[in-house]
Amino acid sequence: MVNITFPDGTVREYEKGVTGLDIARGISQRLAREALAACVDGETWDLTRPIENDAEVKLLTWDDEEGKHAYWHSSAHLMAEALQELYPGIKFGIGPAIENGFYYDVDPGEGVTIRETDFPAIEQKMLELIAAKEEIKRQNVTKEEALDMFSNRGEHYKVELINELEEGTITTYTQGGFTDLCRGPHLPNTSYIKSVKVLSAAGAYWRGDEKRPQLTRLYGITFPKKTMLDDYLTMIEEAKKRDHRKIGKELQLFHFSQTVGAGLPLWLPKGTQLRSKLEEFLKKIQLEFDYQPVITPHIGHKQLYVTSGHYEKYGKDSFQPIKTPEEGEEFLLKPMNCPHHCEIYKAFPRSYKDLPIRMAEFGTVYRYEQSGELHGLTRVRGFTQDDAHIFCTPDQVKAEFLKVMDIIFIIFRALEFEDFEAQISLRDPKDREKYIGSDEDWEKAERAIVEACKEKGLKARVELGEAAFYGPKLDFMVRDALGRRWQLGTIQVDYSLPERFELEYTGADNQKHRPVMIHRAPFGSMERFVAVLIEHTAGKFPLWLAPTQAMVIPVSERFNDYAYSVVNTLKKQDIRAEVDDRNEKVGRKIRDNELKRVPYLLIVGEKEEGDQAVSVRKQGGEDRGSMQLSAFADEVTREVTKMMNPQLFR
RNA sequence: GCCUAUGUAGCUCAGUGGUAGAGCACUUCCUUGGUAAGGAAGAGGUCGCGGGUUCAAUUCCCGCCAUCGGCUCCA
Repeated sequence: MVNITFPDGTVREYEKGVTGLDIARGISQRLAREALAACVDGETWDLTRPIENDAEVKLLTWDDEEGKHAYWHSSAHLMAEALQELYPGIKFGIGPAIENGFYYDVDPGEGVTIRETDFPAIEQKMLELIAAKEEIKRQNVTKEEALDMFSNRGEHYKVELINELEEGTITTYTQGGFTDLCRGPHLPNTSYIKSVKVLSAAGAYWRGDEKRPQLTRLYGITFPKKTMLDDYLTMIEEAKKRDHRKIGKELQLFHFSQTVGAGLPLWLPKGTQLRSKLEEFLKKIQLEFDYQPVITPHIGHKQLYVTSGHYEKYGKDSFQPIKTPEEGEEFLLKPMNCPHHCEIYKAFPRSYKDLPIRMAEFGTVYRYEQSGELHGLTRVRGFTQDDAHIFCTPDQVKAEFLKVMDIIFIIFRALEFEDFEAQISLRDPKDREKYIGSDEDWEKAERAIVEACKEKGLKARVELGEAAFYGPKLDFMVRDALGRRWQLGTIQVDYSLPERFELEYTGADNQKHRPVMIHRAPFGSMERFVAVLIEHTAGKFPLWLAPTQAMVIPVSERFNDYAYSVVNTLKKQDIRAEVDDRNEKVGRKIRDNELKRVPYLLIVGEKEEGDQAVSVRKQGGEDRGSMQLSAFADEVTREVTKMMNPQLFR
């Protein structure tokens, strides 16, 4: 007999060799139906794997990440089995579950391509295999057996994987005529899967290595209910409507021109309006936090980047140097602002009493991103960082870090970014060689970051080995409409540049010391930030940011002149208003549509014969009825001033 | 840079080996005091760019550019 402990603490006795499925059946029919996998002593197991010892068991369903994971992992196998039948001789790479669904990397063989038009056939085959209710069987194998099995089938990708595994840990899973090297866990049989969709095909390098062969990666998703698939597909469609590229075009915020060049955004008047408001907002906050604005040129002498080390590291893969006609000098478009700021630091002898020095610049930088990597405003070749560099003593790192976090939180709160993720990137403890700076300084900085996050109550994921070679960092990520994660704000500690530029300050001991540099950008870049902001708000910008704060609609042509005079009056009070003079063509519905993008609608008409009146509608559906223009202007001014006063966010 | 797909009017898209179409938007006029009104007329495109095949290419082939979805990358 074995004792099984459940999540609620109760313990029950079962026959030795009992399975998760048996346990579920003993509890309720519904659970037996919904259970997908079992968590046994913290490990996720197949529902059909016998439990031989006392254990803590939790049954996992669709609502558990691990349950869903097993479900999609089995779905990946199911797709592979279908592919094996449809494309004889196909070779398999890896096929994991991912956040939304799963993929399988396959090599269909020379000259064979799997295209989108082939998806229905694959889905059809998967459904057939589901109907066959194939049992999914786990088997322990020795390394030799595994190598034998897969090399006989010419599965050289799998053989490569097996060679890296340790003896005694190798398992395979078989369903129907398909056997895969796999750690599991899996569903008991294929009939658990109800609806399937092959989503997309893409090239993917074997093991993520550019130099290795490229496989075909097929993405798919499955659900236990047909309606869930429909909902998922609808959700994707809805998300596409929030795409910043679409809304940016509709609202005329920015534009890309083939002639100007890929990845080089042109900010249109309204987009500039929006971006300027954000910059203004941050500038005010930074003044509060004792930052000193500086301005530096867009190019720098090649030597500057040789000194900083960037030329050596990125010179070849970047925009090439600009040569002067006479002196044979070479200049580079600046890929970052730090070297320029280091030179400002070096312009004078610095004392410990001067530190910390906080230098801020909205600095436009240029980076030659690979053509395939460009993406709307989120990944471009010319962009403006809301950059600043803090030069401080090692002891000041933590305090400065906390202050930067304050700034980031003020911004995120002001814009209602609640679902951001934070990541602390530290050194790889096993490989200290590749990092520069003393152990002591690294430890101090890493500790400072971790403590700072703790003090602020920030739940940050810690990633070892993700630090830059020059220092640890804290990044903030926000997701776009389709759930793709983009890094926005960043705070990075840097030991390298002070070293390379030989930055110094005189300490209280009258000795020269090396300052620590903190790079930080709360927005990350104006381009990416605006992109994410658009997707978060679906183009419904808050009043203080909106490129058009009020839309003035005359109810009929007779009021057109009045409408324009209203706009002029508002302009004098710094309120951005526009007239939509489509008049009677404009019904209530179109007004509601306007309200999706403009915070206020002013409907201009008359209450009674000869009596002009403005009625105000606010985003969110609230109807203010008739309102004096001056009262409306006061309300807007009050709201905008409030948001532009960062002290309120302290 | 690599793999897949796409590029036709301002927008969304259809279509064809014989130099092009719809809806919305736009212009003018008529009807109509509104809940995305109807009618009439009109303007707008060397079908992404360059080459090739062909009597003839927007259509077929090749190259390039740009864009979508991924991979790699991301100072």
